[in-house]
Amino acid sequence: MTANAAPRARRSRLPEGAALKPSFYDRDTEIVARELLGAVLVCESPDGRASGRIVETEAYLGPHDEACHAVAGVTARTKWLFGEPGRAYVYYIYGAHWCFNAVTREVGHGSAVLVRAIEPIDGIRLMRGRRPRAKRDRDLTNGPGKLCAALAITGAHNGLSLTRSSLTVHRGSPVPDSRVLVSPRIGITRAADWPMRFFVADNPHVSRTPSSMTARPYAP
DNA sequence: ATCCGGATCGCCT
DNA sequence: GGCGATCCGGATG
Repeated sequence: MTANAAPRARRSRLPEGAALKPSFYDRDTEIVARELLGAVLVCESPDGRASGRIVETEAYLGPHDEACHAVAGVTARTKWLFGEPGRAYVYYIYGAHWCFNAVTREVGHGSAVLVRAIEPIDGIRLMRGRRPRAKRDRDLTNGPGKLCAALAITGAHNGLSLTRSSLTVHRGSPVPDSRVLVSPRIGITRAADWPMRFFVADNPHVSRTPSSMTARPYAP
């Protein structure tokens, strides 16, 4: 055995590139939602690292958007939604699930991007342990509550900097406009027809493909 | 593949 | 007191 035979268990692959800076998020929320497609969401926990490529997002524009939590104003729940761009807004819903958002625009605006689906990259074994009911790999992260469970994102991450914390977003490989589709948002009752959902065409990890009538190509 | 109901609880009215 | 930016399992076509 040689002197430095101790195996390095960690393959340090960094396919995700640099973490996105706050200035990335301090822009129109629809633009941020669209450009987050292809970015990589990473969550480090004591158990290890779990990450995935973002393939589906929704824009929530602020108090003038009736579907956005910002309609309630600044409350205990929405405190971080009205905070600095580039931080996490994590909320609890239906007494069961966490949902992860990236805050956009300037402080006090109350807008964010909901990440609805990712394509697993690292930590699939961890994800399986955290979501034992998932039958296929794609069921691990094809929904906003599912991906939070798979990455172990909880209210403990609320307000964390996505540039420098245990929960980060990195510039991945950009998705060309020709691969992006737009549709109404899912699961809401107000402003239900606004085309604010962005997803990668034909990607099997998207939460669900709406009836083809409701999705259109992305036209900047 | 699609539809439907139940679970479950923190937050706001 | 009522309502979700959801998930899951079971029934149905």
